[in-house]
Amino acid sequence: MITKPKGTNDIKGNDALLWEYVNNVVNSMMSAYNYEFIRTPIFEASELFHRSVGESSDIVKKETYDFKDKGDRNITLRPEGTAGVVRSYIENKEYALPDAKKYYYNETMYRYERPQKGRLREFTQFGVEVLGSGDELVDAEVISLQYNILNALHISNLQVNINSLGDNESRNNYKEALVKYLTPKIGELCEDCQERLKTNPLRILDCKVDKDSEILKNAPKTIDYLNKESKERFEKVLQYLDYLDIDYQVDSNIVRGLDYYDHTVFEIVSLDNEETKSNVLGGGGRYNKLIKELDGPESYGIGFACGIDRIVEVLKTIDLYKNIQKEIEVYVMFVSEEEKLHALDIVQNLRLNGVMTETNNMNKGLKGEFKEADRLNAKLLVILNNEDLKKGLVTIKDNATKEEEKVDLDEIVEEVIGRL
RNA sequence: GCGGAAUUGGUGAAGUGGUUAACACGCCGGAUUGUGGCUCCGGUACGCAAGGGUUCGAUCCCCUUAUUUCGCCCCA
Repeated sequence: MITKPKGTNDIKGNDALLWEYVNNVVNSMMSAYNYEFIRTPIFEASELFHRSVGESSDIVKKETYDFKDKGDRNITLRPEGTAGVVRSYIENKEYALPDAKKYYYNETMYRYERPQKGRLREFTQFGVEVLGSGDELVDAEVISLQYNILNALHISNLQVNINSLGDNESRNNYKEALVKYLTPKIGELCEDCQERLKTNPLRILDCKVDKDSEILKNAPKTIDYLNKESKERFEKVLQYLDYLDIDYQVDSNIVRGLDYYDHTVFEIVSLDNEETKSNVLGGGGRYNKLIKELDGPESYGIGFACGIDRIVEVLKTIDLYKNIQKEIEVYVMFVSEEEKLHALDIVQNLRLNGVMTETNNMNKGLKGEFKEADRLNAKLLVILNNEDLKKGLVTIKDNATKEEEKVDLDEIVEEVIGRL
């Protein structure tokens, strides 16, 4: 038997129902905020991710799906959504437009990792990118949009953890101070951290192994190294979030694993799910440098991404969604071939009038049809029999009250709709 | 990439080195000449993840592989 590749998932049944529901909420919220849907390729030139996500990030170092196509090009399956959107923005010279571009996407991503709960090799993220504006209002809008989507899904106890890495100058000053502080003490930290000191010292801050270490607790904080401009900027963002009533927490250890971030970085968690592993439902940040890094002009960008797979897992724990099930409106029952011909016609008519209709497509007997109708949670049954059909009549039965009535065959659609 | 645990039908699962792999749910059929959901009766794994080995004989022992799951790492 052929089985699904490791770390992939078939989304079906009730999961698919929840999935659809999440998508509907996402789409309508994105539309209310005036974000434009964008679909970029599932694969891109490998170089795009190396230059954007960053050579030192784990994502690029060991987690990408890379291959050579038949033209000997280096191709990578996208591990995240920002790079492709930014590439498109630059390639189409949209930076020349007078307004900021506000994009949202909802796509599968690929990372070659060891699968675990809440971590798959193929997973789906929705997210946004706002390109061309560095206004603090946009930071607040993006964070609040993410927050409000999760809120609209009735995920409780949401909290935004937020930090600022500052501009280049601030970031470099901080990095210098951190390395200076850590170098004499590095022997006391874990092996990975010793490696990180050289490659990506900021990541030492959210090391799980050393998280309780005094060394890290007393380490310099990013916020203390922000220059005046960056600091004012960060304070403004927080002020706007206050106005929007967003529940946030400044957490100086949030640095994020992607190299392209500067200024605002954030992630959103549901405090209900204690296992801190998969409770990070989404994260994001500002990436002003990235556009230039990818051969565009000096510009601005900010975005977030949320994992739908994780969100669906959370929804499953919420009472509201536990009994979610599909219900059809009408089940049309018949037995004989002659009845079947009438059924064909009636079913099509109902469907074309927008009534969710199912019928006996397994050549079942009457008893089997009743059972199937119950399994499908049919609200109404339409029962055909030869004798009545000759008189131009069909039976409509309410599957809840068991009341039934014979109605005119020609008026079946109206009669059904009147009862729904 | 490293370490631990798991893998029996549509589902939940019991089980033993030796004829027909419990039990339950579900599903199918019948009792009920075309109006059911109750009840009763019957059927429902050519097979115990895949491949190989040990053995007179393995679902149960060993090896390999795959997948799942937990932890590390990392992230959504």
